[in-house]
Amino acid sequence: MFGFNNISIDKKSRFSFPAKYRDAFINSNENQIVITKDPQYPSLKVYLGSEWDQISTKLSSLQGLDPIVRNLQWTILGNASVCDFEPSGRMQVLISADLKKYAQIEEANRICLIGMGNKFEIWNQENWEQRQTGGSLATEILDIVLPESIKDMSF
Amino acid sequence: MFGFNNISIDKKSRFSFPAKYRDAFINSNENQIVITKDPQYPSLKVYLGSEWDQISTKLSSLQGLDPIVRNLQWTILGNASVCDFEPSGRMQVLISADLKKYAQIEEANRICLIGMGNKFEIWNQENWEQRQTGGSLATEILDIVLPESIKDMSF
DNA sequence: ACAGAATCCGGCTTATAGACCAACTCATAT
DNA sequence: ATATGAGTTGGTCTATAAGCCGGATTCTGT
Repeated sequence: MFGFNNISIDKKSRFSFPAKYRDAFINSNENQIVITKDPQYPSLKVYLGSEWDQISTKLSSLQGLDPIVRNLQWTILGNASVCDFEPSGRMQVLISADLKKYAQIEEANRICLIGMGNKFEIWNQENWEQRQTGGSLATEILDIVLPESIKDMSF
Repeated sequence: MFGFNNISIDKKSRFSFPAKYRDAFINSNENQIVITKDPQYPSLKVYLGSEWDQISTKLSSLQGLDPIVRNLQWTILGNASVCDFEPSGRMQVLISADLKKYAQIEEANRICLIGMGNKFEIWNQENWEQRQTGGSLATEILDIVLPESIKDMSF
């Protein structure tokens, strides 16, 4: 579940997971994934079902009167899309128009899928390269001061 | 698992581990290695499977909203490539175009593989020599201020 | 100089990504 | 109620890339 992949999305905004991750999905009995917005950068996060259960449970239980927490709830929970996933099959995922817009991949026919161990990120190639070479993005959100309640969470 | 090796990479960007390390791999039941970017210098890191499990688990559990942590996650986890050894016992490793570029070995047909005990490093020969003689590299990243959460980690 | 081992090289095989197409569903309008 | 068309889903095919393997070449130690 690691590493960089440049993959295509078809006209219907579908992409398929690289086959090299298949065994990991099967071994961990994952049959759904969740795709949602990244709160920090114009990119998307893809969680395994089990990972998502933990994150969403924890995040939704937090005190929403804190504006930072509420923003995270909106962004992460409010845009999540659950997708049934058959690891023995083609492992295809649909990206909604709204998520494509957020990640600035409306016009693109290729995306970058980055394996981060327990999750994946989806980036527009230019944004990704700029970020990796130390450049900053117009839309990034810097210096979030995290409330104590989420210091131990990893999104 | 120590020492300096100057070895060749072929047209398909593969290299094979010096045979002198083979017994050590077999004895420790390692059947895969992971190759990824070094966060500090234009070079690559090669971890044994078991070592990688520890590092990646710890690193992916950290709070990704911290920009330094997220950069390390991107660099180390997001560029990792897992590689199984050949059934015949030969230990061949493919270096992706992206990793070659990062380590500045795009045009090279030889690399330096440095055994560091529990991991290896891969360098472009000129960079390695310059670094060993105290010279500085144009692209190195100095003085990372590490957050408390990763002070005890060794990459 | 020779023998054995390690390394390098390139062809062959297999698996996969990506594109194309067919079928089905659903919505709308007549 | 039926026909039309758009949107969605799933299947199949093919070029490409990854994995596997054997032989040629180079290296090392005696």
